[in-house]
Amino acid sequence: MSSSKVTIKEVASKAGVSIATVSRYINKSIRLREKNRRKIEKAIEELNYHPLVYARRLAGGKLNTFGLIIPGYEGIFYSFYALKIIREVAVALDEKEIDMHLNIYRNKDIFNSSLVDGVIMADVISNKDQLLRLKKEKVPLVVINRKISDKDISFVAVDNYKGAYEATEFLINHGHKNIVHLAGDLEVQCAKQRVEGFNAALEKNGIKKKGNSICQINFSRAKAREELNKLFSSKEKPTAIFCCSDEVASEVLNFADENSIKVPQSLSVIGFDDNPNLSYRDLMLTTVRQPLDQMAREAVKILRQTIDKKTPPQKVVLEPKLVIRDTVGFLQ
Amino acid sequence: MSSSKVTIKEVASKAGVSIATVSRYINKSIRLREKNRRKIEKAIEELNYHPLVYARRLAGGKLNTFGLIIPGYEGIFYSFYALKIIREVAVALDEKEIDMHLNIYRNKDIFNSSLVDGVIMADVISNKDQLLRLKKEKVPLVVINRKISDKDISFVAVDNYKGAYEATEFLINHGHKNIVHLAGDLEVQCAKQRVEGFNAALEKNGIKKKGNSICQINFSRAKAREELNKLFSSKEKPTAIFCCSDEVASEVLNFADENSIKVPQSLSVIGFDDNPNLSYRDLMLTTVRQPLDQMAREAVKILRQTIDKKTPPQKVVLEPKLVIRDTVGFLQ
DNA sequence: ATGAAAGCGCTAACAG
DNA sequence: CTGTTAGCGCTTTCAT
Repeated sequence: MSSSKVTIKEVASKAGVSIATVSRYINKSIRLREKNRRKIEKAIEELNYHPLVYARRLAGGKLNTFGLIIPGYEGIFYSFYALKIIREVAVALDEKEIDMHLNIYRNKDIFNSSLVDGVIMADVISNKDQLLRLKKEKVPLVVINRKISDKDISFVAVDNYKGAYEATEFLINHGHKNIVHLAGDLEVQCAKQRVEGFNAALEKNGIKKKGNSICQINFSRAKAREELNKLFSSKEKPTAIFCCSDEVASEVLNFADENSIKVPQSLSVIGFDDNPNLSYRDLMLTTVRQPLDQMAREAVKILRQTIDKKTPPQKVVLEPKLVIRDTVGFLQ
Repeated sequence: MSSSKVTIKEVASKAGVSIATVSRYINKSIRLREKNRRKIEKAIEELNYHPLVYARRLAGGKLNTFGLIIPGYEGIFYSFYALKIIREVAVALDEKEIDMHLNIYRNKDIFNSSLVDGVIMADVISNKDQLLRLKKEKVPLVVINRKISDKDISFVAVDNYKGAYEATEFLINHGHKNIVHLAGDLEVQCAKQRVEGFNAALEKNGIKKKGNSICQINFSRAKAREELNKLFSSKEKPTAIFCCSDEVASEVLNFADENSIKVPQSLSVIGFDDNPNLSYRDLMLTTVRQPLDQMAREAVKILRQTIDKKTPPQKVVLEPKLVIRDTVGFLQ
């Protein structure tokens, strides 16, 4: 930090007013004589003054910084989903001119909440202990993409169940009966809910599940590949696959390509995420889009309210959207 | 922030010592009676005390937080390179248990340096004004991936010139003479240096450049596609393409695929980045890897030194590495 | 080895 | 509308 930091005192003295008046100016108080306002502006300009955020905070002001906590599992930075969350939160905060303190939570719960006004916590994998600690410390808190039963905690989540249900039903409506779901890690709430939505759609439409219709592959390309090899060397090959992510769906497309399985003529595929990095192939993926941008914006909004007006906890569930493109066809 | 925050005062009173003693304990002072140490530990434990970082900072301590400033151009969060930087800095900071304050610099230079002990600034596109401002404020500073002539400013960069030179020479050694470079935004230093390296390799090997051998496509897939269409509808089609990024190289591979141009038999391709997201295709991309992990670690190290011991500015240039895989062949 | 006390820079009553 | 003043929680002399 600079030793030559300009303080409010110097500004006040240069402008010929008290430090309180300068403080009021900084905090956009309306009650200021125009003449003083100009003098202060000039002094700030000339001295190149920037308030020390932490001093401000100590005196009861805000840091104007929100924490974003993301569980730091292996490969998080290659995960479209996690990056998308970071991105959308960054954008949403930027709109409100709030800074972001990014905490990649690994083994130790080191996060010191005193560096932020509040916390947005993404549930990529669950880290309940930290959540409870923050709650206990009364840190304003919003959980993203996970439904929390604790009635004191706000969350903004996406209806994964519904997304999966609709995707599966879409496949069923195309005549598919032999449908496989390549599922994510069931420890992760969203993955679990997608499995439930998948099951519900089958059941509702009177389709009997077979033993291997749900393959848990933990969002991993490699595991997906393994399962595909098994599935397509069996007698009853699936005619449709609903994937837990676009990443996995893209692996299915690769597999199909290599094995001369025509998509969508012989195999229908639906992904989850709507990952644009994967949609440049000649075949555009039919997928379920999560409104992560909206989710981030909503979370920021709720967190601001929580900090300012002490609003009661809010529970928001957003709708996913099935994006219909090229990879689903009628069963032939 | 919690109103019910436990303070050092309460800890002191509970432990039956003065706040100064507690402070000494927290700051790992050695001079402490074992008995007091235990009492303090117990009090901290029972009260679940966490020091307020900002109060500490105000009194002369550290925030234990580094800022990472990334220019927030459109699409930054879809850029492998930018994300990789964020990732590697996050990892490097995590190793030292330092928090990260992520600032995506957009239009306004809002970043308040008082929230951090020092700043790592990534030059994705250049934002010199901010750099100068931070320098003026005497904020400890390290620039990443950009060479800075200002002798007061530390940087850790990659030798882009050399990376490009070696890649180009590798193509030349495979008999190619009609080589095109799909170049990034020349405002960006690394892109410019790659062009220079490309030129130098051609010149050194006595290959005359043609009018269209450098196509500026600003790291964009779409523009790459445009140029490819032009290039391959002309008389003298290139036999090798050196790309400013793997992303662009992947577009070249797509283009080749769609136009039945065999890689590497009829067309050789080299990328830049070594982006694993793009290497799952059946064809593994030959590319130039930048040691971004090492760069981040080095930057963190230098920044810590700068903050602690006021080391003089350091200038570090790291070596890129040509990763030879499937997409370069001998000219037939 | 420990305590008392003086700030760090700022905000928020309070008084005018 | 503005100035005075009392802290915010912590670190760091300076005594003891």
